[in-house]
Amino acid sequence: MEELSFFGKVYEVVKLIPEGRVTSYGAIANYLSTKGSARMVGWAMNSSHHLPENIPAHRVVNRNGLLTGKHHFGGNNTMKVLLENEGFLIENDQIINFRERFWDPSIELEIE
DNA sequence: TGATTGACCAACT
DNA sequence: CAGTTGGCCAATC
Repeated sequence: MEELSFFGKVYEVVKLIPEGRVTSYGAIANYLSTKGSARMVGWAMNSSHHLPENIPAHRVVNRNGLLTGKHHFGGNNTMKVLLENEGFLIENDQIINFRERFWDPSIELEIE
């Protein structure tokens, strides 16, 4: 049960992202101690579309705070709208206050 | 079944 | 300073 695959872990972390916060693929991968698997996180998001669970993939962006996967959200600015609806400042498909809203699982979910 | 790609990131040349 | 490569796991061709 706890032997979740990489995707399973990614889903858990993404679902734990609080509202009004965003994280990056590398941050999640880093939290999973797999820095090189940042690409896999993106793949997990791609598979999350057919999942029965609601994965807030719109809260996951690249290291530059750029909405790299907005084309996978129905092909429209759905991702941008969702983020703006949570209080994000987005310009040119990039989160302006990304640094303020950045949510790092390895820090927020810091192990005591 | 083997090779390639894929919503990334960081280091090296 | 900018382009290329390496790395990782899983899914698709």
